[in-house]
Amino acid sequence: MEHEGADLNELMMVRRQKLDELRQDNVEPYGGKYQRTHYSSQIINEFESLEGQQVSLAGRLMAKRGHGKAGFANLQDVEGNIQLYVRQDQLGEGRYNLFTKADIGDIVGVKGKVFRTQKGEISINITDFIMLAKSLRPLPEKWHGLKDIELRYRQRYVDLIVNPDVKKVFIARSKIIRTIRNLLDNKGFLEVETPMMHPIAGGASARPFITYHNTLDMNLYLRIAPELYLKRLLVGGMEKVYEINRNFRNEGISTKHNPEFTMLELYQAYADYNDMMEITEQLVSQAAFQLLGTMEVEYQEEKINLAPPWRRLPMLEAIKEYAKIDFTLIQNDEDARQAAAQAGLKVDPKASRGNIINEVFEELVEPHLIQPTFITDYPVEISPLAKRSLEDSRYTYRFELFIYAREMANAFSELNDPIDQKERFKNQVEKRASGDDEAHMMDEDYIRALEYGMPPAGGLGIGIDRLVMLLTDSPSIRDVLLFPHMKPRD
RNA sequence: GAGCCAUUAGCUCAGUCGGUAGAGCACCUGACUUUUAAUCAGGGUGUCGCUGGUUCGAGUCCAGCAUGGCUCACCA
Repeated sequence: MEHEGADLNELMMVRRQKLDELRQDNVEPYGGKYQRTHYSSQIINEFESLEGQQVSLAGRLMAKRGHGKAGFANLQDVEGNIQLYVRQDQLGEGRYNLFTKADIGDIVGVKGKVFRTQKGEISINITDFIMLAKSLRPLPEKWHGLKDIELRYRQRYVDLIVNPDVKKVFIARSKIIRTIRNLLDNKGFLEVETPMMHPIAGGASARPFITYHNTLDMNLYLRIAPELYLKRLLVGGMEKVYEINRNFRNEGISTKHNPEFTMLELYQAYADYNDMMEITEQLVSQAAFQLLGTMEVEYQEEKINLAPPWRRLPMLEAIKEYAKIDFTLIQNDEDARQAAAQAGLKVDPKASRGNIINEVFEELVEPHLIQPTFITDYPVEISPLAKRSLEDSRYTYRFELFIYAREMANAFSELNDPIDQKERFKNQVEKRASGDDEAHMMDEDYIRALEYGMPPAGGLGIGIDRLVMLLTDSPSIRDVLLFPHMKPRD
């Protein structure tokens, strides 16, 4: 068989030669179904009862130590790693030869007896050895592994082979999401799926990705949030719904932002934002407890106590506490701008009091919110889908949860007044017209749905990736995404 | 989008003052029947990210570009 040599280094050429030799010897290097009886961890955990028994395993060869007419190797399967002991006088010359020619990285099937070596290591004394997939590329070094961060993300398959801790993060991710699903299912929530391609990008303030449908001859937006669809389901009589799925936002990439990320959104009819705080506390603290067996977690050297209840702090009180500005004494836009400027912030001369309050909060308060804190009562200007406070119509029944100074959840009592909602959309459309491409678009059908009557409801969104970061002590969102977005190379 | 830093063998990394490109692992040949970063003897892998410039001479100095990391901006 011919192999293109131009872009192959010596190591890859050697492996292709071995591949040819296998075929010449009538050994198929890419096998089929393999019947295994045990996993590596099972043999180690149940050694007492398995000692002396015949077992069959499959996995990747990760190390080889030859000793002439015998040798050792390590086999890695999904559960872990186990040592193989191989002897020519047991395997026969042919199969022993197959073993000595096998490379680190090859996927093999083995049969043999469970035993313990003189040095005490539980091992398999091999009586049969077959090739299941010849590996044509050398793996990274056994001692240092794959460290190059770029390569780890671009070639996650290699990262997963050689860095066992990586897999643990994704097992944790799965467990966290499973805990959330179980909790919500047990509370009677229905998991639903709503469109990922939207004719109108709604439900959040964000720049969308635009795509094109050929036969409909129209632009579509990848969704920035499922919110408006889920609330249409409340109108339709689904009283408790949730969706865990991807959102897409055409914005910057950072250690906390990936263009596609996973959100939990849930809506509960006849509830309000106080109920959402309780659910948030349950979901996050239980996710931690089920994963780690404790609600006290350590994130980047910071001890964080997730045991409920968490502090609830109205935004104005938070600003008074951390920024020493009392916005209850500041009633107009001009005074608000002055106060912010005095505090050293750059101020948009057109910013309203509500925008300024949010600005001051983000700049001067957020960095202090390390322990879980619900910040409540957001200004209506920045909350176009939230119900107005009955006590003061300039604010809304909304909260955001902060942990480690990061926004982890956003929730509110849902605005179900179609006339107010239409006004809010109109204000957003004006902002759009004056250049704010993150302002919401008008969604007439959503207004129509509200006009039929939407029950009062609480709604909640939790950023799953950020929750997984917190609970796995991962510094970057890329560490909790199997395939984080990367620019193509060349 | 901006600033700083990085890019050398398959992997992990050295490379001094600008003067013939280095190590360990992996790999190849040989020895070795309980090793485990196996050991011992021998072998040497390369578009020094890319493109230009300065220079007798550039991995090294300069400029631009690419990719990545961190910080900031935007955001969740």
